[in-house]
Amino acid sequence: MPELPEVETLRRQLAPALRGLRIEEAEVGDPRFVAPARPAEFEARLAGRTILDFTRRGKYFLAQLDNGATLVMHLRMTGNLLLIDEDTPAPAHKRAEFWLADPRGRAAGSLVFNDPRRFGTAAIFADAAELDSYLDSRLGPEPFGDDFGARYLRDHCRGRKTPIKAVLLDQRTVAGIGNIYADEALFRAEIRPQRSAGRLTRAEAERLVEGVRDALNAGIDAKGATIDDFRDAYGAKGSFQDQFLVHRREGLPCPVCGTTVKKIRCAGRGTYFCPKCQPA
DNA sequence: CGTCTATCCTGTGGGC
DNA sequence: TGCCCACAGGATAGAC
Repeated sequence: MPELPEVETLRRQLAPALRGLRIEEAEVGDPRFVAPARPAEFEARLAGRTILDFTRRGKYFLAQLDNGATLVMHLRMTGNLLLIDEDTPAPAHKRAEFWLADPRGRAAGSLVFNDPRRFGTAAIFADAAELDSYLDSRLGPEPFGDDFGARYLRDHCRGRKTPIKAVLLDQRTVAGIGNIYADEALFRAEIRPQRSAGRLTRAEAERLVEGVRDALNAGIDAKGATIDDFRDAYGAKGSFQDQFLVHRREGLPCPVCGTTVKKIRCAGRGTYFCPKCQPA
């Protein structure tokens, strides 16, 4: 599932490739992709626009356009962004395609949004104020930013009985964590996923902030995790799935102590942990 | 407000 | 061998 490291892997490839290119034509094949906008209106707003920059906030991609508008895209479960050239056939589950041209007007391939399960979304925001109000109402701080730390996390969790894993999965706590990196971060922090968020000690909050950052950095270094769908912008798989410490490792030995990794259901998600390293 | 559940969607894999 | 059904989960709407 694409989480911050997978989105960041794509962003690092797409930003230099897309910067300065013009969207000659946008084609929305699946109306759900842009809902509630209408495909024709969406396409018209992008045609002829130049991409100034391609950035990320949480798991959202932000394509900044030359008229002050921003194209926002989210991969959700199985979405993917692929760069292809003119004679490469479009992938099987194409939802939208953006044909690109360089500043001299020469064709420069296309950017394809592929998404078997059709959960992925896109929207256009006319200006920075509109964009910021959308993102800020949904997302907490970036995990590598100064405003995410142990103090913030403890304040955020104070008085809450919800499992700490549910709090990590909530994008308003910290932006970009999903099911894989929540499990990996909690293991690194030696905290059981079901622990009541409000009962975290100061030391645990500090370990968790480090665990989140370490897990995300390891994922970025490995160019993301490919469990089934994720591919980078050129179709290559990530390798972080080969370094999972507990996630998807039910019945296998804990890499630290050898105890058998357990699987439970927590926050409505398949959850993996080491019963010994992550005490109740 | 906080918390939990259902919903969207389809490819995959386990069980019979 | 083939069929059916449960399962996977990011974000959000709605229930309580």
